[in-house]
Amino acid sequence: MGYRIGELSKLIGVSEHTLRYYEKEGLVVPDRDKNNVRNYSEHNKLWAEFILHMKETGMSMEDLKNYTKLWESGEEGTVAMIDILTNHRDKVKKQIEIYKKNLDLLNKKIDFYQSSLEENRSANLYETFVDRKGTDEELK
Amino acid sequence: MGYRIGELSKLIGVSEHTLRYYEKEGLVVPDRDKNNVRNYSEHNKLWAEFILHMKETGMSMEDLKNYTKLWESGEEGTVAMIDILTNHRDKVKKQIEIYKKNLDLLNKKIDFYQSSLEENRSANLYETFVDRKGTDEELK
DNA sequence: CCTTGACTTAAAGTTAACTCTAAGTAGTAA
DNA sequence: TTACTACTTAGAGTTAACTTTAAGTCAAGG
Repeated sequence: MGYRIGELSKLIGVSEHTLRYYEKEGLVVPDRDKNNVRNYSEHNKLWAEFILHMKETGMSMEDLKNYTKLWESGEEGTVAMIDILTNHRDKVKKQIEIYKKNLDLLNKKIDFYQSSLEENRSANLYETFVDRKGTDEELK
Repeated sequence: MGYRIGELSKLIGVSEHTLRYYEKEGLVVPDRDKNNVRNYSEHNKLWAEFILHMKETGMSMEDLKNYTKLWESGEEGTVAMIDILTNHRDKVKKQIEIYKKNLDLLNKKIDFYQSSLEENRSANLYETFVDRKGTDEELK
């Protein structure tokens, strides 16, 4: 039961190097088997996945380390855990607003340049038409 | 007319160092006055602000450099500019989805730990009540 | 027996985007 | 005159989060 480092690495999509690095930093510390081989439990896997989700929204290693320590400390860490989570939630909310605002900006820019392309295309068609008229003779 | 580096720095919230760095990278290149002092035009300011907005959503210096060069090349760069913008827009859209997904996750976690706190508080109140009973005599 | 996958430590390298330092010069405003 | 703001080059330093390298050892499966 449990996963070896290579398995988990493939399952969750991070390198073995990174898993060892996370272990060194205290984020995901698996048990070892009799040969000292890392044995990642289901909990280890879930925890690693949670960490990756938090990283997707830019939570720092620092916060993740603190959070993990608090979790390990048991109930007495709960308030501080909630604190980290709510702080991060606020950041994520703000980020979403910023991203949305700039998505609008991008859409406007894209529209603008696409319209300018179309105007040019019309202009070019017109010019082509004019040119054709001028060189029409050759096409007869 | 125009802004000196210190003014613009304050107006748009980036350091003078950074403005000089952006100039070196070809992103925002102001004219100079007779004493070789940078004179940022209104256009320079708008361009800088646009760059900062794009950076807010993680556009790389690389893309911003290319984009700026294309803009400077005039109409012939328009198609490639649209390409950069639409690529980036897709990235931004994906990021928003990821952020939203993880905002949900954060909310669930926070709810979970808050409930666990409340359960504990109830439990503690009960224990307190029991304790009181035991030590009630002293209060008479 | 050989290959595969795992293990170790310690340290160096990578990347992006700044950020700062040094060491000096120069114009402008009070 | 003093203070302020700006200028220059060139290169070193910073930060986060990996990522890689070296140089080896070890155990199981086919």
